[in-house]
Amino acid sequence: MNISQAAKLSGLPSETIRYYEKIDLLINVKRSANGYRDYDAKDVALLSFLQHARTTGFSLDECRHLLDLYGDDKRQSVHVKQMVENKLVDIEKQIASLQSMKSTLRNLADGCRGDETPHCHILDVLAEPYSISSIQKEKTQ
Amino acid sequence: MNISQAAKLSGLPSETIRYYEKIDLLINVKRSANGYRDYDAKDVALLSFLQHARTTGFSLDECRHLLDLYGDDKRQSVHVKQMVENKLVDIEKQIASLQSMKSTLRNLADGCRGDETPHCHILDVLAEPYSISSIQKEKTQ
DNA sequence: CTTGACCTTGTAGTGGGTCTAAGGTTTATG
DNA sequence: CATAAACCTTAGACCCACTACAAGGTCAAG
Repeated sequence: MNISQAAKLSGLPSETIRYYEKIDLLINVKRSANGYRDYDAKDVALLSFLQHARTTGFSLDECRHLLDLYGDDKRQSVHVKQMVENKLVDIEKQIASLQSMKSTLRNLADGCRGDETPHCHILDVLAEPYSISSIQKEKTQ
Repeated sequence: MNISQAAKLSGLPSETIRYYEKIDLLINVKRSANGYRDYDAKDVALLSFLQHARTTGFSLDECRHLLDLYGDDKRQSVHVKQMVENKLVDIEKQIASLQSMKSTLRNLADGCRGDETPHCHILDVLAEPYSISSIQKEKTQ
């Protein structure tokens, strides 16, 4: 099957599939007589694997590692599970960081009347120095 | 004050401050006789502004827009507030996306025994095709 | 007078693609 | 059989938001 069919089946754009081959995430891709890339069901499984791993938050380097495990029949499932658990911790940190941004933004919005006048508490707060300790150092300017 | 002092006060690395100048996010930066950049309290306010806006999730283009509003004494605070409200929606979408990843990862991890054997449900699930509809198309290969 | 801590510039690299240009191939239609 | 549309190929530029590095200039302390 051609690349666009593999793209449909895997959920990855053709450009991304070519890119993955270029960075050696996919190797030994067959070619038809006309020079077109030729994919089979196993290739689609690998592509789907990458698509799923990427959309669940794994970096391309982590995907490389996961693919190694996928292709290794002597792997230990504990190693795969550990990667997933580590990624969970990572994702939870990202969520916490976004929730912190969210509450900051909520406070900013609530402190602004949002009318046609120029006075805006949001801008005042954003322009405040970095921290108390830095305000103290600022005096020595 | 030199760049490293401005960096300390604003919370931005010196390299980032130079970069912001290069992309015209900061303009009219003064220079001392020796050619060093020379910052005053107003500059530090702008830098702090950028630091805060960035850590609350605004892109550099959005920061540019916010700085325009900051420097416009005829602005309407409703425009600033609207940017913050839009960013809140954006952040909430990002949180939802991460929470979806998190639950997928949790399900994957829970479905894997995590022992020394090679059998691993995580890898099986990751290698599944993209969707039911694509599985049906796959038959036409 | 040298050492080390600053500062300057320009350039290249990062991750993970996305897009474009310039061409070759295949398929459908008239 | 011609031709147009829809594929495919490659190399290379571009995106964001930095970050690192090289090669050099400046400055304060000992």
